[in-house]
Amino acid sequence: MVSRPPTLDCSRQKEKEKIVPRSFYENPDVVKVAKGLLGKSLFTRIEGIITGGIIIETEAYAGVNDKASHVYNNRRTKRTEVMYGPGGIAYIYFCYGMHHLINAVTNVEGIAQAVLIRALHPTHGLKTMCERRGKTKVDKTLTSGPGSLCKALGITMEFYGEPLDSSRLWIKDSGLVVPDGNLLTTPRIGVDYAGDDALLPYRFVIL
DNA sequence: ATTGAGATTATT
DNA sequence: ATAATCTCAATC
Repeated sequence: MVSRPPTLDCSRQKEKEKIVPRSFYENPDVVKVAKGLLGKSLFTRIEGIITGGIIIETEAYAGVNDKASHVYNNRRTKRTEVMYGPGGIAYIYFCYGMHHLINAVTNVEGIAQAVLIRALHPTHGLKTMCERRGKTKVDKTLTSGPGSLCKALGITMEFYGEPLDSSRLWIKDSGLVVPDGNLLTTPRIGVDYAGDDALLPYRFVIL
């Protein structure tokens, strides 16, 4: 009999200890979750390759009364279905015919809120992310912008409904604390169609 | 069956 | 400023 180490994947085990728990996403205040996700890290593992980075920009989408949200006026379709599910799940959608965007669904089952992840500071799998983005070297745009970061991490509709604590998609608490002084709050990007709700201070950026 | 517009990005 | 590009949902 050959002996074997107690765990096959120690590094992964270590990651798992800090994975953000379901309870974090169940917070009834989606704005708090959006702020709280700043400084945490988003990862994918595809074909054994881990890519990811620190979340530095988010937006809150407040649900059926938010004119900017896909679920405004109780719109419930195949596309938006996961937003009505429990928190801690990925809501992915395809936009402008070419970009995938990723949200963390928040709140409890039946209440459709989500946080759009808009930018990362790249930390893991830089080479792979550059390849996916068609770049020869890391630059400022590698994972800045919701479409760009999804492309860099290989996120597609395959990840629709994926739990955010799964083996191929997860968010980790890196213990980073964001001081209020380093937090910028602005209206959301690209939601001019939302009338007065376009003015809500629901975008959060680490300076 | 058709159509219009979108939580964007890279380039002109 | 604008082309690229396609899915979905609303409308006819």
